[in-house]
Amino acid sequence: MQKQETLTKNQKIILDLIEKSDQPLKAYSILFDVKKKGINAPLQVYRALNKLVKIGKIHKIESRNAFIACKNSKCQIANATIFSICESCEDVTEIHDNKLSEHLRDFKDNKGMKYNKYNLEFFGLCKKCV
Amino acid sequence: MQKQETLTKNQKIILDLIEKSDQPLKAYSILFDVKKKGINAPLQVYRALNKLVKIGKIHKIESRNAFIACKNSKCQIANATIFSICESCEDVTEIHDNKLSEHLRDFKDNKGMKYNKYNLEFFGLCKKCV
DNA sequence: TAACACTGTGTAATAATATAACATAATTAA
DNA sequence: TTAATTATGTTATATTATTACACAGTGTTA
Ligand SMILES: [Zn+2]
Ligand SMILES: [Zn+2]
Ligand SMILES: [Zn+2]
Ligand SMILES: [Zn+2]
Repeated sequence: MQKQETLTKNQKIILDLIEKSDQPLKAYSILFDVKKKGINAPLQVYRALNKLVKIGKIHKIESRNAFIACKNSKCQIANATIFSICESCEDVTEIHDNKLSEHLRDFKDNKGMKYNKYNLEFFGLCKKCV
Repeated sequence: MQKQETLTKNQKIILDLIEKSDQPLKAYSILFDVKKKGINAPLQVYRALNKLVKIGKIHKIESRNAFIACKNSKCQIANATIFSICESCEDVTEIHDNKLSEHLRDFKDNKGMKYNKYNLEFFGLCKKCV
């Protein structure tokens, strides 16, 4: 819980912005938005993003190269993320489904690999776009 | 089954290369390797990659921006991919696990979204790297 | 056969995403 | 209070991917 309190200025600015959006934001769109707050370079954005991902405050939507705030207290601990993505309107929602999460957490492959993280992205059409 | 026969020259060259590798290849490394075969520009590579992804001959490892040949006849039909990725040596393996696949295929969220595809990436340490 | 749609090609330019390298400052731990 | 760690600011550059345009092949269909 401590890491949450110790965010730096840049990290806070960028987390605030991402939390205000219910949809994923891209790094360079974040950069554009925070220029007025004194963040001038891509690297400043990426450094904050990487930190925020690391501590579980945001997630990267890998297939979209975009970042969304975490809405699910559990996945911060489990390093487990599940998203649904509408391929028409690009709406992204974080899913929490205990049964599915457990199934994934308990998954063992036949190679003896030790997992500490997973990311699942479902694609389809949302209700509006069907 | 027909689309498999009708690959074009560029598509064949690039699929051959990817199939010869048991690990994911990146687009610009592919470009480098196929220059001697007359493929000169990134776009030629990306066009072939996109087509090969579309017909299920290869998959994109989203978290790595890399492409690997499909080893699993079923996922071509199901648009369903599961990979394990070692975060130390970057070894990537396509997983086929019927129970897990069924569970994912049958998953219904509470928003009435209609899924036609999913991608799951497990991260951890392989046996060698533990 | 001609018109058309569709898919692919080749090339050049450029956009979008992300990191390296360096000097410095702030924070924490011993 | 030294040392280690983490973050900053800046410039430059690397990596990944697409736009735009002119044209060629293939298959339909009128
Ligand atoms: Zn989350
Ligand atoms: Zn939608
Ligand atoms: Zn496959
Ligand atoms: Zn490994």
